[in-house]
Amino acid sequence: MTAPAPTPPPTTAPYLEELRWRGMLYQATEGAAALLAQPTGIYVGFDPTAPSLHVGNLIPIMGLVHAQRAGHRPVVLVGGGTGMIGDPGGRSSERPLLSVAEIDANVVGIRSQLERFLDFGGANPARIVNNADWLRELKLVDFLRDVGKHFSINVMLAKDSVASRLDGGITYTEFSYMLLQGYDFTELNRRHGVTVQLGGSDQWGNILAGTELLRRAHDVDAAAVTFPLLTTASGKKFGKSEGGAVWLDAERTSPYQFYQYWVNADDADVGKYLRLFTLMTASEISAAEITVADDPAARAAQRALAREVTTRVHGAAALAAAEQVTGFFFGGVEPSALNDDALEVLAKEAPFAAVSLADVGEVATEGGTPTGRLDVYRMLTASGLAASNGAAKKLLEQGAVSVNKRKLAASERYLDRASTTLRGGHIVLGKGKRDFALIRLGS
RNA sequence: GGUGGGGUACUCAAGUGGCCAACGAGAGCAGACUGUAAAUCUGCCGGCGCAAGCCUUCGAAGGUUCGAAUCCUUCCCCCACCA
Repeated sequence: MTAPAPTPPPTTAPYLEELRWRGMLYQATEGAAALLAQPTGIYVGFDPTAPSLHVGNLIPIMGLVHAQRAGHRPVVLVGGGTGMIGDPGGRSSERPLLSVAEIDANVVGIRSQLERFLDFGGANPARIVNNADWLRELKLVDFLRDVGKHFSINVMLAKDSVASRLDGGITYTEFSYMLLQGYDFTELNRRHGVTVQLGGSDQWGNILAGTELLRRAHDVDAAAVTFPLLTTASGKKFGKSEGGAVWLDAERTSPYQFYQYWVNADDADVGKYLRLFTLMTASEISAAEITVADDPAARAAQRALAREVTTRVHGAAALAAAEQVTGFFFGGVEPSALNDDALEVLAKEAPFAAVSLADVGEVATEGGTPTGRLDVYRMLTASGLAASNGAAKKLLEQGAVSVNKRKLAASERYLDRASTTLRGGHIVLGKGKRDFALIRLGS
């Protein structure tokens, strides 16, 4: 669903120009350019519902990165006070308000990730603030008088975010969300001199609620700038891999998996991604796009993308490891040639399972002694490549399973242990063309 | 509170006593082709099992029946209009 982008207003601010050529500018209020002509405070809100950000958060993050590079002061707002505004239609229960401790822990995690992108020191330092600091203090009557008084129900009902929900129903809580977000904006303005809010294009209405409130209640000029919603060329959800989100936290998504996510970007998307997620210049990106057209099989642009983003998020050492693992899985390296160091890296980066022989060995014995054979099904489930024996069976039948990079025939459910294990009891298990796991066999 | 309409697997959505583990679509997984891409074609897509088959599932709990997602009762939740 590619919504037609409203033509962004002409700008004089370098920051907006940067966003524009990178394809990050969807729309901006008329006064945005004037406000951004001077250094100012710019904020983006994140939900601290998890202790880690994911790649879907990268666009707003990069929006702040560019802001800081342009001399503005980035402010990250975590919605500790608004965290519960979810879908009350869920069958089991309403989403509970996160506890203070959980939010604080999540904020710590998010902050450490943002430090890879933003400078929290220097002349125009980034800040991270929690709206719980003021929302928790808020008195309802005061809120209605000071904030609610400035909002017209008629206007609120006309906002897309509300109008689209009127059919399916919307609770008062969710309806009120834009007031809280507007109030956040006024607090950030008061506390940190923020005059511009960034957000996804779906946030336009909510952001305007804030600029309106600032103008009416405080006679302050403020602006909204939104990013386009990101879709992939093939219509898949951006930022999803193997059913799950791609996280910035190495514990949740290993640097290798993170790297792989970018390497697998569609040809049709890679130029867009380079503009959005790297600091490469326009001419560098143009050059990379030419390589896609000339020699797509080399995936040079995808590799450059993966290298840039992985380095920023995980650092140079992690990138080197990710590339090493990639080289093994997708290059011509013979599994038997692996040395201990390489196995160590594999164990760390690839999905790894340390299992006991009893976990994957064949249960049946012949004449009282174990047969010493390995059960492929159980290796697949133990390593997490298959969710169940049934799934493992189907994979094997479809010819999707490989061991030490050798594709197994459907009949090869049981393997000889001695000839299968590499040094140190390792086995490289593969599912499909690009999904691998390393097993280390205990006794 | 009243009246009417609903709650089906990851999502949307058929099904209204046996042919239902439940049509179809999307998503997902795999195979072929390629380039770790897209598109296309093919297979899979609740769990266990080599298999025959067994087990669990259609908001929840009971009940009717040889047999229930389908009928009855109670309860919970959602929507529309009315109050």
